[in-house]
Amino acid sequence: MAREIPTWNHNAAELRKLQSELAGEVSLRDGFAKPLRTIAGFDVGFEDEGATTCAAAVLLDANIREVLDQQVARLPTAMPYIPGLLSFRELPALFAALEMLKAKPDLAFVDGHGIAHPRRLGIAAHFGVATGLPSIGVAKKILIGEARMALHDMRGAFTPLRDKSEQIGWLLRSKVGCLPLIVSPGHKVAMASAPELVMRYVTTYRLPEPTRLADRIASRRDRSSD
DNA sequence: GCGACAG
DNA sequence: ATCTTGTCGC
Repeated sequence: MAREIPTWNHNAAELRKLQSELAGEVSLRDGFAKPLRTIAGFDVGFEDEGATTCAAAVLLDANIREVLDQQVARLPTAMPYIPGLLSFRELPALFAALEMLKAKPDLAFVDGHGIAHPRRLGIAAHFGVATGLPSIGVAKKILIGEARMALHDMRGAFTPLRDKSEQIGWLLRSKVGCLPLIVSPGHKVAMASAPELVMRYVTTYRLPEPTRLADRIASRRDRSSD
């Protein structure tokens, strides 16, 4: 299933080249079950001063948002964080968590960018191409690109994130008074579908439930209410 | 050359 | 990402 991820060989140039090749396999057309039955959120955290990579996967009923399963995978960290090469550092653990789930989701929300990336292959896009699963990137900060139009401070408002003249994602105001989320298609999801799909899972927090829950357990912040 | 830079 | 107290605003 999950295609092989190169190990850190200290050759960033090779990894960038691989990203460009894989970016050619990304589909920007909706290719998920409609209506959605299940959805899952993925995020990564670190322990032991960074020596251990902790990936969390939370599977939810796409309609009632009830948690159906949640898993955590811990692997020794094998690569440093390098802007633009995040997927090579976090994908191995994410794949392990995905395999642990009792069922594969119809759609995956991954913490990080989809195609809003220098070579159009952020971690969410890489995750989608490698697993074949439809995916969307939900990031908290811009890696590349800029918003040219103002974003209304209204829940659900969104405006294009562009690089040059190409649209690579959206700035989405998931919550009033909060910085916007950076949403971009990962794989098998159309640019125009991304904002609504993410808002469908936003409740009273800035992050949509799938990602918010995965973030909580991946970062050990689930002790108090779990 | 200089600044920017997901998590 | 992670380390952390107080503080601002609804």
